[in-house]
Amino acid sequence: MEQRQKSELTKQLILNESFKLFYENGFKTTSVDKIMKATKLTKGAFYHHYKNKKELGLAVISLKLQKRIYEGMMAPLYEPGDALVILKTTFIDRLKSFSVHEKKHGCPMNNLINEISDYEIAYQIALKRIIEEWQSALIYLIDRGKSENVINKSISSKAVAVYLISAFEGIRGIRKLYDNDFILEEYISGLSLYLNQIKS
Amino acid sequence: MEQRQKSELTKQLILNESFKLFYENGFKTTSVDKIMKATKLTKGAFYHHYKNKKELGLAVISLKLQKRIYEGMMAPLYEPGDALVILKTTFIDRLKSFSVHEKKHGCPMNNLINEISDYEIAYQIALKRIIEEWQSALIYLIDRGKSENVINKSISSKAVAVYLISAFEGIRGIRKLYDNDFILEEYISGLSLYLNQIKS
DNA sequence: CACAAAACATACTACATAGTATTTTATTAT
DNA sequence: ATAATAAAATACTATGTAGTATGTTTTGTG
Repeated sequence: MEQRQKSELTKQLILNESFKLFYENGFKTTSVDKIMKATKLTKGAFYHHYKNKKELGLAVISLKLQKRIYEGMMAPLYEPGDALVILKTTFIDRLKSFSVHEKKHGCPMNNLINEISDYEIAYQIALKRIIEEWQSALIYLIDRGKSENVINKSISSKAVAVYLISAFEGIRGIRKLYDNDFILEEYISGLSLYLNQIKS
Repeated sequence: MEQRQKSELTKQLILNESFKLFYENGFKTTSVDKIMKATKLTKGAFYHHYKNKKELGLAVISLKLQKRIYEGMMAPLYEPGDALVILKTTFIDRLKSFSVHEKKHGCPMNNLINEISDYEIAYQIALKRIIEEWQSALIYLIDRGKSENVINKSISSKAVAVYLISAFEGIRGIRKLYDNDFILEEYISGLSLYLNQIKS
């Protein structure tokens, strides 16, 4: 195989296995050894492609995590249609689309925020970037809703965006404590109530 | 010193230092060695009082964590007064009362939920107990608000309780990414909006 | 006071960990 | 083809880890 292509492939393989293991078992307790066992390559390959575990962590955040949140939570916000309906369906549909595995392990971003964000500024910055991009996407949609007279102009778009994100990340954590979806139903009901009341 | 008293004191000392270290550095990366270095005792003392690290973890959750959440977030809900005002002040005042240290490290319960709840059922159960107690306290207050015609009778008390808890835990995590309180201000604004709309 | 038991200390084992040094194998350029 | 370089493997170091085994000291009891 061509060298550049091969190199890129290995980096991606490491990235994918890392993301999976970080998600399932946490960042700190996932060792480089475990990751490389999953890739069926060796430590030599790892340290050839990544400077250290921290660099890998940052790559996972800015490449894998960012993409995941973008596709699931941001892209739908830029679609055409009634802003309020989009808001509602994005949050609710996303939640309903999660597999058992994803419900059990929560939000990979929220897990990292709570596990490692307060012990390395670099992780903080990388994770913050995703949160702010998400916030912006929400604000864009809410503002559009206002200008189209679907959403109450007197509410603060940013406040609503922050509150929506907080509740979503919060419930993703809390759901980890259960092995059924009852708590998600309550969340959805609470969310609907909230959204009904920012109508114009 | 009397033996029983001495034993209880050491257990408490270990519990306090553990809580502090788990909170600051996470559960998995806090070793028994580090804890015992903090207590200025030795490993022998630890394994005399606790069977293993898991038992300690469970003790920290059901003793230290439960107490913290109860005092900060539940006890105020049982005070007399306008239910809606109590709801608002409890969430907002608590948030405003946090030290820089507590803002930096987030909610100790939420940290544990996201770090370890999906890798040991015992932790899951212990943490769930606290969440459900908190939920009950909120439902009690919201129901009281309804019966006193302060809160809209048509809303679901449980849904509101779940949504409030989710958003609170969520923002405690997100705040860890920042070194200022702007995001908290947005959260408070979003929360106020929410509470204004469950009025009767 | 003796001796039993609890509280704690010391010394250890076996294994996991991040990262390095060195070697082997595959790819590319001349 | 061969020399150079990239990709990956192997072998290693130094340190951290949970837990155990066995001591020593302190406290309680007949």
